[in-house]
Order: sequence, then C-alpha cells, then structure tokens
Amino acid sequence: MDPNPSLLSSPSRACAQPAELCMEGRRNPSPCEQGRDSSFSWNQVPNSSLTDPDWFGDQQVQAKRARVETIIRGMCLSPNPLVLGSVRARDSPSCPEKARERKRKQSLPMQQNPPKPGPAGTHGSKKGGPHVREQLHMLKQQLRQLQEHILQAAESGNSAPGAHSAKQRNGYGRWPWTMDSDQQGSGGDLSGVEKHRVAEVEHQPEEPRSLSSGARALLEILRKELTGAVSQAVDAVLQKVLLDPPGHLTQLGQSFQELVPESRSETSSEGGACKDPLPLAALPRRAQAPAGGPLGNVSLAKPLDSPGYPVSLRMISTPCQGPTAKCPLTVPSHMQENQMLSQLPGHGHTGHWSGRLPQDASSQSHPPSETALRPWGAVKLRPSVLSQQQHPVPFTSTRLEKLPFLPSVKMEQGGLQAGTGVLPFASVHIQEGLNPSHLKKAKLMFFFTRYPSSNLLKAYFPDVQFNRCITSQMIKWFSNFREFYYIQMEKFARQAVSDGIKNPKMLLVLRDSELFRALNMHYNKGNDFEVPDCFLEVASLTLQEFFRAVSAGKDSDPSWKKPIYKIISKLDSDIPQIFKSSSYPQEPFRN
DNA sequence: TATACTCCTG
DNA sequence: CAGGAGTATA
Repeated sequence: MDPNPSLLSSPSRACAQPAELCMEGRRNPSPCEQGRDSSFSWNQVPNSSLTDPDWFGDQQVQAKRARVETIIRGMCLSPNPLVLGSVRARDSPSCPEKARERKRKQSLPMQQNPPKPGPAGTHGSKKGGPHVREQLHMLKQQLRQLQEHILQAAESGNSAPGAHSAKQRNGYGRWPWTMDSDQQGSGGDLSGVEKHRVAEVEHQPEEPRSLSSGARALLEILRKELTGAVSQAVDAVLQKVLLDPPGHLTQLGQSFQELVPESRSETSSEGGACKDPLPLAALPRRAQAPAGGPLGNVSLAKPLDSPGYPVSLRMISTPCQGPTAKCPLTVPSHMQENQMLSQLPGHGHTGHWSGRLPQDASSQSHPPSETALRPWGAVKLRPSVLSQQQHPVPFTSTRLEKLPFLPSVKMEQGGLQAGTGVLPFASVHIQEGLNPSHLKKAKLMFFFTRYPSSNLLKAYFPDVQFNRCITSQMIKWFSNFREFYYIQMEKFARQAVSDGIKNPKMLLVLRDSELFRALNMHYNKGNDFEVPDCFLEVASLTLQEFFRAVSAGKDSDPSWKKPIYKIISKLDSDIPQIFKSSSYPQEPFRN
C-alpha cells in the first residue's frame, strides 16, 4: 500500500539506452527555415514596425516600400559570393541552403582580424563587395526618392501625426544603429563598414528648411521609420553577406551546432538528410538527454516498483567513465573546435553566465499535484519553489535557448573589432592553478558525476594544466563534495528513521525539500544553475539507501557505508558537453 | 609504490 | 576546503 507518488510512476520506458536517447535527439527535425528563423529572429521585429503604418496610409509610400522590400528580398536571395568564396571546402552541401549557412558560420573565426577601416566595400574585398555595394547604392537611391515623395506628401497634408507614433519608433532601440546618429554612437554592434553605410543612408536627405512644425514632425517620423527600416534591412543583408559579426549572440547557438556536425559526420546515419543548420531549439534537448534523460524517471521509477532496485539501477545507470563515449552525438571529435565553442557562452557578459534558469528542469512533466505526494516530513513543501515548478522547462534547453537572446548591447563597439582577441581563436588560457570558477564548475559537475575520473576532469577542464598536484586537488574537491553529500544523506535518513518512516520509497528528494536546499546551497550557491533531475533521482536513491541501512541497523558496522558508496558510484550521469567549455560557466569575473 | 578513497581535523 | 592519517587497490 505504498502511496505511489506519481512523480515516480512516470516512464516505464525506463531502460531506455543512452544511445536511443541520443538518436532521438538527433532525429529532431530541423527544418532549415525554422532554424534560421530562430537564430535570426532578432532582426525581424523592425518589419513589424515597417508594416505598421497605422497613421499614414500613403499609397505612394506603400509602393515605395514595396519596392525597397523587393530589393532587399532580392539581396537576401541572391547567392553570396563573398562568403562562399572564403569557405573551407570540406563541407558536403547535402542541403545547399544549409551548407551555405554553415559555411558562413565556419568562416566566422576568420573574421577575427578587424578589417582596416576604409570605404564601404573594403571589407568585401573578393567578388562580393562591388555587388553588395551596388545593391546598397540602389537602396539609397530608393530611399532618396522615397523621401522626396514624403516631402511632397508632408507639404500637401498639414495634419501632424499623433505623438504616439513617434514613441513607437523607440522600438528601434533594439537596433541601436537604426537610431539617429547621435544615439548611434552608443554602441551599435555594427561593423565599421556597416556603420559607415548606415551613416551614408541617414545623412542623405536634404532636410527641407521651410516646413510647418507639423509637417516637420511628420517628416521626421517618416524619416526615422524609413531609415530605420532600410538600414535594418541593409544590416540584415550585410550580416548575412559579410559575416555574422564575431561575438554576436547568435553565435553561441550557431557555433554550438558547429560541434554537432562533427560528430554527426562520424557517427550518425539515422539522422537523415537535412540535419544541418540551427536547430537551436532542438540542440539543447539533445544535450540534455544524456544528462537528465537516462536516469530520469528510470531510477526512481524502478525502485518504487520493484524491491530490488539497486540492481536495476545499476543496469540503467551511466557510469561516468568515458562519458565521451556514451553519446557520440554530443561528442565533437576535435577538441579544438569544442574549445572554440567553449569560448562562446562567456561572451554574453551579463553577469550570469547562463542566465537564471527557469525552475523545473524536468522535461518530464511533473504532476502539478506534487504537493499531494509529498512523502515525508523531511521533504517539506516550499510553496515558493513549488509555484515555480508550474512551468517545467528542460534545463539545458532553456539554458541554451536563452543565450542567443542575451543582450546584444554588450557587443563591443564595432562588430568586427569586437571579435578581437575574444572569440574562438582566442586561445584557451591554460592555467597552472585552479581558481574559484573552476571550483564552481566542479560543484556544478557534481550534479552529474560524483565520482569523476581524472581523465574526465581533464576533459572538462581544458584550460587547466593538469599535473599531479592539480589533479589530486580536484579529486580532493570531489571527495569533499561527496563527504558533504553523504553527511547530509545520512543526517536526513536518520531523521526519517526517527520520524518513524517505514517505507524508504517515501523518501524523495524534491526541489522543495530541505535536503535539496542544503545540497543546492552547497553546490549551487547562487542558485543560478538548474539542478538536473538526474541529480534529484540519485539523491533520492542515496537517501533511501542510507535509510534502509540505518533502519536495518547496519550502521553498527564500521564500513556500513561502503555498499552505498558503491551503488552511488555507478549512478553518474553524463555531463553536458557545454561543460567542456573552458569558460563555462562564465562568471562575472573573468581574467 | 602510486593513486584514490574515506575519515577526521582545523 | 585543505591537510594528514589510514586504508584499499593495482
């Protein structure tokens, strides 16, 4: 008559092999369009303002706008010799559009060297420059014509526009470079070249001197909107054409995916044809699978259903040894590339390396009625936390999906220069010693692995120069982590015993339990990391093991903990690949 | 003997 | 969290 917590009763596809999970992740359809949309979604907003002529319905303007849009569209669609020319040839373009996308990304690191400031087009040296330039020129012409028309319209019609429309334009704040020139300096992430061009466009108009204030206002607003729209479009084009400015936010997502093709080319066959670009949404889940997936549900479900759970657990667990071999999909074959990626997350210098993660990490929907199954006193309900659990979000998913939206403001002035010395090719600084960020990272890793091998540690701390001393220090860290962990477990297990708990299955470590709080406080002090579900499951099992041992009086044996250690040592999960980044998590402090 | 683990202590 | 002692394993 166990109250069978629904939390545990979930999947009985329990024994899903890691491999299956990986494949599943890989199978995620990733339509080219969708992918691109997601990574470039930031440049779509202006369109909405463009297509929002709420107060001004001038046919002429509409027509002009249509023309401009047509041109822009044409530019977007036209092949991009600039980029294609400078691409490594090893890509097999099974999906042309995607291949191009990928090539563009790959060419990214090459943009590291800031271009010498010069006339527009300097940058696009090869063949593409003049072409783009022409297009831009046409655009400018169009703009000029447009403005003339507007001028006429303004002169004929006197009615001043409502003030609200002017305020609406502030929506451009997202694209600093589309604002007036005085605001521009504040740090748009346009390259020098782009800035130059935008400036050109913006300074085109010969402002009419003799206009009524109303007309002037109208004109001003129109001008803003038009220049904003045009320059935004130009920017969008240039971004695609010239480069994705290094350090741009989309880079994380893109570069992250750079990793995948590597392994994909080696191992994947079931992925199908078009598995390429930018499944920004899909990728994170993939990364998550090894972490939370395998153990998820399984380990907890089993014990509750069958008495012999330690055994079944062992079978389904994923030993930490060689996690790199576990899920080939997430394992880049080239460490260098991996490290290149690694640099990226750190560039969203927002103070928090990964942003605050939404609460519930479980990809498996937690029963809303979790309260009902709160099993035991030590696992107390915390309404505040519980309420946050209402919106379950896979943790890795949220983490990675969020990153692309980190404020772009942090881009250094001049997109191209921004990359100087910061990005991919900026070498991984090999450190002699361990610093606090290493410690923090190790603590977070503890959520996935309690018994990391020294090889694993070496793999996940690429910026650390390992020697005997460093290695044993880090191993000592984990030993200390375990110590605290087991002490807590024992403490709460004993409390449960003294509370009269009979059934170990009642003991769950949930996110609102005291035990969890203690652990989280220790390993994740800032609470800026979403503790993976697999950790909760392992913790629950540990607690149960301790409980059973204590309640069976085994603790009289001096080495009564050893069997527990042995069990727990087999419950390590794979650590998300992102942890291999030398700069993950990127802390506010950086050297 | 070297390495890694636990336990204890500061 | 680090250091040291004691122990286990290879």
